[in-house]
Amino acid sequence: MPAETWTIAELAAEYDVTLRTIRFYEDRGLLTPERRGTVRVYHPRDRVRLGLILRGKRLGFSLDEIATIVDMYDAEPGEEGQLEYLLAQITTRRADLEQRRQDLEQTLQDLADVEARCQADLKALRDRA
Amino acid sequence: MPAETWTIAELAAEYDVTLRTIRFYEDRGLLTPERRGTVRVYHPRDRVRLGLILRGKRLGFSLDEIATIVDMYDAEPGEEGQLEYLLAQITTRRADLEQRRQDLEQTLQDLADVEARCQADLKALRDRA
DNA sequence: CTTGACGCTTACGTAAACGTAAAGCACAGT
DNA sequence: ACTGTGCTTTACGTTTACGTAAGCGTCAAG
Repeated sequence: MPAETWTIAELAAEYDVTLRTIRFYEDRGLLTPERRGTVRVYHPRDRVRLGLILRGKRLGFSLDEIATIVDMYDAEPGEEGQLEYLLAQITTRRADLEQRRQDLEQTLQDLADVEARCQADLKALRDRA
Repeated sequence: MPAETWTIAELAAEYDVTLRTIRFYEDRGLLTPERRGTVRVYHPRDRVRLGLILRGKRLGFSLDEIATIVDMYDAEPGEEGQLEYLLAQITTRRADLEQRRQDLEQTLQDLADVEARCQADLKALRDRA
């Protein structure tokens, strides 16, 4: 099995980001594509990581935060201390995400309220006509 | 009834932001406190808005996006076109938030997976000892 | 009366996350 | 041999969201 690879332009097109962005992520240590000569070659691992990075962005995390998150995903088993550190990180991240979920649901609720008020105003306006 | 008010320092302390931040939000049109002479006086409305702004920030929205969101909350009833515009805005916002929720839940799931793997590795390490 | 404490404006500085040339190599087609 | 297409690096520019003085007004306490 050949194990598919991608060029930087392919990944950029697939995820709808610029080449500059992908290179920037590499600069920040978020991606580490293979080099064939000077050219970047992206493996499935890199592709997955890019997806995770962009998801993190959509959630409003900074690249630094995203770095620690993404690195958790493909951390080697390692020693006991390392594993416990990772578990602690996970707990922190989860707390963060739970907070965001709270905010998110509250906002959705508020939006529903505004919408209801809007509908009511609209109905009142039309009934009067 | 006196209708409570706050100073900029009080709000800053309550929400744990700097005075600079609050003034900056005013500069961007997100807050419009009363002025007594040169001094800013914040009313309940301003306080609520600040809360909404910060919640928006926690969700990763830009201040521009937050502005449109927050302004929806205390929009006047207005005319029909205005109301329909607002409803359209709400639909857009909701789609955005739903996307975020997807991302969020997927991330929480991934985190749970990593945690399980971690726990397993840890157990294997200890059983071997 | 002067010294804080608190507030104000003006304005330059900064970090993050890219955008945008500029200049060059490498290979493919005509 | 030339042109184009795609990739590369280097480096300065830009926007957002503030930080950080600098310098001034004001009111209450010592």
